[in-house]
Amino acid sequence: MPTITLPDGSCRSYDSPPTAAQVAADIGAGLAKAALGAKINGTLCDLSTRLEHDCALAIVTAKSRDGQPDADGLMLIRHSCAHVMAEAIERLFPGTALVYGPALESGFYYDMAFPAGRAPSTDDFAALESEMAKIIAENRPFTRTDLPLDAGMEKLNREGSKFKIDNAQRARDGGSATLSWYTTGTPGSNWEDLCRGPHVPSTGRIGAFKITMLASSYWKGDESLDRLTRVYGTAFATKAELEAHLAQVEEAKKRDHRVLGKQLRLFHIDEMVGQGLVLWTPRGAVVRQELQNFISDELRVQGYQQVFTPHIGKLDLYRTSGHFPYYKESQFAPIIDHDEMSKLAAEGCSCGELANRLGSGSVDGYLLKPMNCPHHIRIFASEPHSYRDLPVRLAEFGTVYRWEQSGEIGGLTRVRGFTQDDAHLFVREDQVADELIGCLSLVKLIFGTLGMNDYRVRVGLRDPASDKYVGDPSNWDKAEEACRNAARSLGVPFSEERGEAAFYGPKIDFVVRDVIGRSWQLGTVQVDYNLPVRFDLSYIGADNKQHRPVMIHRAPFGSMERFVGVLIEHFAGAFPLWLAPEQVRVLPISEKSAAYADEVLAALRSAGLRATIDSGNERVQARIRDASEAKIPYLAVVGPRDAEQRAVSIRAFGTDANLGELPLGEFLAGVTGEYTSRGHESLKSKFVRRQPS
RNA sequence: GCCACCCUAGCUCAGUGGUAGAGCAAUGCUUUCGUAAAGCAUAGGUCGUGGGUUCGAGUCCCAUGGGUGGCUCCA
Repeated sequence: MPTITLPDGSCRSYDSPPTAAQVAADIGAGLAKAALGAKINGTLCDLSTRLEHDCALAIVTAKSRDGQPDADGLMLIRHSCAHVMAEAIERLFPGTALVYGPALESGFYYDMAFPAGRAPSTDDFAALESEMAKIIAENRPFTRTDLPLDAGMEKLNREGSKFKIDNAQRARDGGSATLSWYTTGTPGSNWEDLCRGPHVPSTGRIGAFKITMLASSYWKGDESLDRLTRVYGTAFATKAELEAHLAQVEEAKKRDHRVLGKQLRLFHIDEMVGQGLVLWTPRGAVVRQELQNFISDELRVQGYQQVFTPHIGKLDLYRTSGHFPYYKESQFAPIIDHDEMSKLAAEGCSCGELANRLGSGSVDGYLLKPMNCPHHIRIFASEPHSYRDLPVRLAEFGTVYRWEQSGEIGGLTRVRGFTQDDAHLFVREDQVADELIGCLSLVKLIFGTLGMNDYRVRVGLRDPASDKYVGDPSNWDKAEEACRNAARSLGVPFSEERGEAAFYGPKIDFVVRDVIGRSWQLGTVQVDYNLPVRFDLSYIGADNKQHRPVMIHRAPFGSMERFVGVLIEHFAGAFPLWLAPEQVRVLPISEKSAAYADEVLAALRSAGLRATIDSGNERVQARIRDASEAKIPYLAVVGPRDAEQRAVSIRAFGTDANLGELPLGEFLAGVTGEYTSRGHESLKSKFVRRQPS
């Protein structure tokens, strides 16, 4: 006699265990028709699941109560659509081995192994989609069959797919008591797939779908295992929702920093210069310089000292730090001087031999620096330090070079040369906690000032099973605890992730998403007990003995390139006044106002503002349009009327109309205030308040 | 590095083996204008690069560079 509790708190009792579908039907015919699945005690299940015991039940439909697509409903639809796609592919591409096909946040994929040379291409999408449409039109039920582990494994061994056998083994290792198959239709006669489920009741419940792309993947994400083909798609309950989603994806592409970067002429990446090497054009350089000024002001307040170091260093420096051996594959190849090169050539040294000798240290060279820390460490070590001097905080906008894989490079977010707003703090152990909090406050200040609230915090810890990490485990424990405590002090949720630490220490990362949903690490703070050991750093303590300092590595922006890339998307290219490459554009109504317009321009420039004039031959309307497309914060339109009153007519970006006239002096003061306060004071808001409407 | 797709004028794109096109931008002229595109004209391309097939290649094939989306990697 199970009692079923519904989300509204009401209960229903049954004499014999009903299925979730029966309960839905008892609640109402409409719900029964709309039902896609069930949530039983919070677990997503098939609608056909029999409710043997008392439980909390929620019927899952395609729409939540707020009218938006329901996340669970979408999950069911997409996972089911992955099956339909797999069936269509197996039909059109015989010999395909299925591997794994989950639902995703915005769609689904299915990994498959195709016979050599028989993989589909994007040209096959239309045929596959029409095959899928047929399966959906047939509206065949998703039928679940459970087999005991032994019988299930036997069936899989008979069928012989190593991928499915592996999936089953993992299910077994995960504690599953049975193995389940889903047939689209009648078991024995229709297509089936080993699957944990759940699914929608029948294929007809998949409303609208689209195959979106092909990619390669590795079995279990391991590049030493089989190369698979991953087919991506997405599905929604209705065609309208699918179209809305696709439109939204198109819309997001318009604020992609690569698109806006070109449109607004913020940066350029040139084939002739090299992949992943960013050329900051004048307008983008302004944004970067303003950000650097902003953080530099704050560093002075916090007692940092600015240093400059070269772009290369001796290879041995990076052998000592560990960077060269640990990241050999992802660095630019070492630079070897002419004499050494001639000598090696005379000896007939092969490339392989050269690599060996560079590794062992019997040949030295120089390395484009992959990190700034070794240089800063040598500055710290260049003079003795008393415990009274600590913390020593050395800051540099340091440019580093990394040999990223070619397929990974793109835009400003993943590049081969980038500038970190880097600093290294050499601290006593008793100072670690306070200094960490100081570093985090910088990151918070940056995110707060720029209005970037949509980030997550990740504490990256070492993976005890990996041999990638250097140093004493007890120091690691201390460092990890320090990071955890500092992260707690932030007052925002954070996740702890094993295996995300740097090789020399744990870290706290700030991660944001770009417009197409990819995550990027921006700010980072890392605790390091190991490099001070490797470089034998010390300071003289109060006891007149030598002590080992602890290092903190931190970069609140992370890399200027990546940060600006994300920032362009955050503002959709419409930078606030203090960052805007062009802050004010003066628009004379006609040549008759040219003299006064020049006067306004000169006044703006002497006030330290980035101002230009557009005295082109176009009508004002056209020039306003140009300026709007350039996303310039303020337009100062001047005509004879303004000249007479020594005023300007203001138009602000984001407002559709002329805000009215303002005396020139007042405008200058307002814009300057907004600039120097980095947006704390806003001329626009003052101005808008003055307007009666 | 792997898989798929893409590369045509400064930009966005059309061009399905038969004489390289459009819009915007640029330049010149006319217009001197009060808040999101005035009019006319001109110029601009060995179709990423190198091979090949063909009577003929922007179009088909091969190689190579670059880009985009995934995978892997990311100090």
